[in-house]
Amino acid sequence: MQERYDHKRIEKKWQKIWADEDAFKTFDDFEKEKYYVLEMFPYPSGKLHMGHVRNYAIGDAVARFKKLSGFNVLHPMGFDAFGLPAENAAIKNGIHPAIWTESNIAEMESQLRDLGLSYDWEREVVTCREDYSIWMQWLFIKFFEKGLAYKKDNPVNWCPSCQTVLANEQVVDGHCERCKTPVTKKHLSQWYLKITDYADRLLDNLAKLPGWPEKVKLMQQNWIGKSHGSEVTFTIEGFDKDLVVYTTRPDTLFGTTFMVLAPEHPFIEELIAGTEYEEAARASIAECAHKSELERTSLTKEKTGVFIGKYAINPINDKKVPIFIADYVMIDYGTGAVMGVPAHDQRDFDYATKFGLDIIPVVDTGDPDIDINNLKAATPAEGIMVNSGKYNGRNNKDVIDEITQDLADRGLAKATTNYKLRDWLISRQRYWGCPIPMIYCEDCGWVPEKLENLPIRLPKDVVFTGKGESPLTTSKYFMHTTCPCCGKPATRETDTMDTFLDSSWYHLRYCDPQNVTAPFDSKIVNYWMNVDQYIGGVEHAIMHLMYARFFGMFLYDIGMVDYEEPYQNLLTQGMVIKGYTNADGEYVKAKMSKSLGNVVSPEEIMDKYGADTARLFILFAAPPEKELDWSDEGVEGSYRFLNRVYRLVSEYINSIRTDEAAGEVVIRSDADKSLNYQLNATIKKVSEDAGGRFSFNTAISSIMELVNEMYKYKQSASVNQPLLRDAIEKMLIALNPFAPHITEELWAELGHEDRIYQCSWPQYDESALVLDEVEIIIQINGRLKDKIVVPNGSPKELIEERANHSEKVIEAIAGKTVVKTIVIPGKLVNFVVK
RNA sequence: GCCGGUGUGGCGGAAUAGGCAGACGCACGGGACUUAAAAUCCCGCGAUCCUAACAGAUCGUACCGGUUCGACCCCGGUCACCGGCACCA
Repeated sequence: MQERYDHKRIEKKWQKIWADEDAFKTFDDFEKEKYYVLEMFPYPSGKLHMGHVRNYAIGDAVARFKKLSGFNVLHPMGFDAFGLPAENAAIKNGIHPAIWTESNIAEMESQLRDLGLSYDWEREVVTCREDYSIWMQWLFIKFFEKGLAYKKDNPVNWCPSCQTVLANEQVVDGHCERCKTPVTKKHLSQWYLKITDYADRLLDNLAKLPGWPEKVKLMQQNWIGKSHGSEVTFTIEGFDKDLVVYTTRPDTLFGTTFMVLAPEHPFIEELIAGTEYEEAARASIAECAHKSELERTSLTKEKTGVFIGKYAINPINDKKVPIFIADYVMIDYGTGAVMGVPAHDQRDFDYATKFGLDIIPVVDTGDPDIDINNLKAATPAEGIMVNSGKYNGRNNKDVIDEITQDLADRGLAKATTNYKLRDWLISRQRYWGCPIPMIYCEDCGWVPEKLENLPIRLPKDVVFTGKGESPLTTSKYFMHTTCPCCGKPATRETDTMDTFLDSSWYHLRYCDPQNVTAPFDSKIVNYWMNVDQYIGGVEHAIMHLMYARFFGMFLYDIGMVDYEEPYQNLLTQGMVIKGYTNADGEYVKAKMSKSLGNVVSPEEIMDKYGADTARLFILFAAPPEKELDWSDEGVEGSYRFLNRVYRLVSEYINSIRTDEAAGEVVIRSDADKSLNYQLNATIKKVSEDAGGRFSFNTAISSIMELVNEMYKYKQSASVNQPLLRDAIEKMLIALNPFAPHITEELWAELGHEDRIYQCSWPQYDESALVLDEVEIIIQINGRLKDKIVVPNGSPKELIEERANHSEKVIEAIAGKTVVKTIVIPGKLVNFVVK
């Protein structure tokens, strides 16, 4: 055995052995209990960063632990390989996106192998390859067939300088990500998926996900934004159509002093045509339309708008109120019209103040600091009704339903529900994405491509200018085709799909990755799904995790899978941060980023210390869901520990690699007993920490304690060889999920023919954890005063008796009265004295 | 503005069920080994006071208060920082 811990040699050696032995190949063994652990697959940007390493170190610890614990573990990896950076590289450097992407994938695969992660590489899924995109297109057609995919004209983000459409992700603080020009709106016809049909299920099912962080569930809940309210019908003086508003506060109807329409409201044209207000109104609407994204979302939120010369009649009291147009009202939420109640809504208050409109309080909060007849701001939610006719004097909460009902009886209101969630816009005017398999025919409209013609392939003869429409429009061959329905000449959709579609079902393809007749076989998927443990960054809390849930429900509805929720348990890992000195000379901590210069590359760490050290440090330094504060000294510490483990084995290799040492363990001395206790306590703790709450930091610290104990044990009079060997072996298995290479190496050095990955997780011996004597703490008034040792299982009376004899206790209670004595066997005695 | 989270030594963190606060690691200090250094091994390491020393005392988990024999943990309030959403009626 080499004396020095040579991480490079050992890690290379074992990575080769695992590959040669197909160590992590997974079989669809339906008889065995399965465990599916999944890490969010990466975008192939070029190289792994520490965030990736953390993600996969956590996932691999779980996978290896579950495999050792006897589960049939599915632990796959792949690449979310469509996306904008590849196309930008093409525009900038003239490299085809496919070539750029595949070369990045090759690089990252090699880095993943260097980390020694236990993936079944035969199940690799790469979303840009045809064997995946064919089924992506197939699934899109399913959505279309079920009426869940539709095309609609809608405003999109437009960069006037690049002359192109931008995805929301490409709009940074209202500016174009590339040229920094303020982004405006433009109308384009776009494909949508009807995720809003699933709003209630997406919301209600959150309750069925106890294994998800509360935080993520709340974020999704807020994003869906379900609210209960009423639609109330106002009439417009001298106009034959009714104006419907949505409100969550029908109790404030009597406080309505104006009405506001969104600039896009369909009534506006008729209301202003030919009036003296027409010109001003048109100017205001045009201004809104030309407002940049930046101005619209600006922090000042200065209210603008105009009076249009018309009045609405409030159905509750027949009062006439002026109608305005203002862009603080959104056309796509509620009805695009809002009743202005300045006394009880801050935005309405701001508007009324600016335009000199009446402010009528209708709910008196009873707060003596607020003069309701001279409000300085809108008042909060609860109080007694005033200025509200027959409802006066009652609590406002109690009249909400009644007012709606009273109006409903006259056909002027109805209770409704609204959502913030919008349908999912999936069209991207991009080349490097999955083609949308739809064809437009003058006669038949939008029809899906025939299944036998899938996949639609991305053409090679395209020009990447970064301008105008989708690059697919520049292909000579792509656009023109024939209608699958009637055979007439027709044109293909040239937009591609949002890459979030690809990542909404990849976990299913891993289950059956080589299927050539379907996206997956339901029987196989139903065995492996759902994902028992999903691990990734919290930045995907809303979009990816909501879209994947939506896909899950859709596939359930069309009978392809027998579950609704894809991810049973979710772990959102924290960021990797590192301290640096900022421009002001302060030492601060922030997420690793090139611009701050606080990046540590995984390659550099793996070269210097090896994958085992990198993984061990990452798992040890912080609990997985918290931020990880990178520390170069901390990495040294983890490396030192692995060296300590290596030396422990190498020092004893000759004495414990014998038949005698491999024999039965007999506990002889107190030192033996103590080591055996520590060993079993460690196994118990690691089993619970690694298996239950993923608290790898404490699991590793307990292994460190055990190793410290073994070093102390070496100094005891007579070393019990079988015991030491047993302890070393179990320690190696327990450490294996966190540092797989070194533990396999030492296992082999001990003379084993098998591998740790083939072993079973060690069981702990309860009887070894039962101590002969236990320490009891003695408190006076809850403060520690003394400790005594009593036989394990001593009754209360004996413990109290012994505690009474403690010299320190006698001294402390001298001259005082013991009012009460609390005895908790095995733990403590507390004397309450006065 | 709305919603959520966090606050423990010089640092990362531990205390899983209300019962010894600070496990484990880092940094630092001392010692052993060495011609020397590195590596390694051993010891110490919250603050203040006291003692020649051993020992001991008091305070201490952001701040103020409460419940309890006993609170980092539960309850009420305050402050700070971080994250998400945001003109959603």
